[in-house]
Amino acid sequence: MALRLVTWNINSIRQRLDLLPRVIEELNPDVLCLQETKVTDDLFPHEACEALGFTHRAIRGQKGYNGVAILSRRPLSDVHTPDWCGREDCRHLIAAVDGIEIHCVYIPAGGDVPDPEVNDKFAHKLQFVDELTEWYRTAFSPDQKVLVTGDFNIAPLETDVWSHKQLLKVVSHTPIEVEKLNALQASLNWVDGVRKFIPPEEKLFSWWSYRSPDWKKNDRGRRLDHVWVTPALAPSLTGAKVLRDARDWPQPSDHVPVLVTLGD
DNA sequence: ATGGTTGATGGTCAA
Repeated sequence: MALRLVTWNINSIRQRLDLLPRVIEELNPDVLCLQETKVTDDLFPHEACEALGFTHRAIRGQKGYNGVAILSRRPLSDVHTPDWCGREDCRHLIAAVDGIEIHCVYIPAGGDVPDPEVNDKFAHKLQFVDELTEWYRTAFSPDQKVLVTGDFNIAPLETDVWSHKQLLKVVSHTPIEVEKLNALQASLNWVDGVRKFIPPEEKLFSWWSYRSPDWKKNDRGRRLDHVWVTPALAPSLTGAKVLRDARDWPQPSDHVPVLVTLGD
């Protein structure tokens, strides 16, 4: 049975509840992985999600910042929540669906200054990716059916940003971040489920800053949201779509939903 | 070199 999986940095689930039905109408996900839910577990809008058909939910939130959730039409099992960098900051949530282990991850944004010596947030980001890399390398095998998705806050390809040259010193596209993301991808030979269908030569973005008065005018976006699968799952990938239109919806998130389909 | 916007917060901060 086919699986439709969507990842979306929702930037506050409570501010975005009215947009959830539109995502569902456009993409019809069986599994919805959310980042930046920005809500504690006791305040999570379970009823609204239930009413939309997501009867199975794994959540992990905190006050004010971060927070991840996996909403599903099919049963979830083996829910767990790894921590990285010695923090419990609600950035990683795992649940299994249809024999696939799904990892919903929110990698730290990293602040403004791309120097770990002077910017603790950038140091945290790099360490987070390093720890994740080592964990995947040692605790998993490419033979396992695993999918990792979320807001990675790194745009690895030149075509994943509006200007490669102008973003080389901008956090999200610096060489050290791209190098570390590539190492993470190599940890299990992860296959980029989106670039399998939308060629790497083609510019593709999933985020546009709120700070631009008109996001479409210059189209200064970045592809920060990703869906990767292990080689064991790669043959079952059947399609991908970035819902660019969602950036134009009323009171949008700065990220748009990204869909990957598996199976027929 | 700086500002621009949004969300949660509530003596701002993260993105």
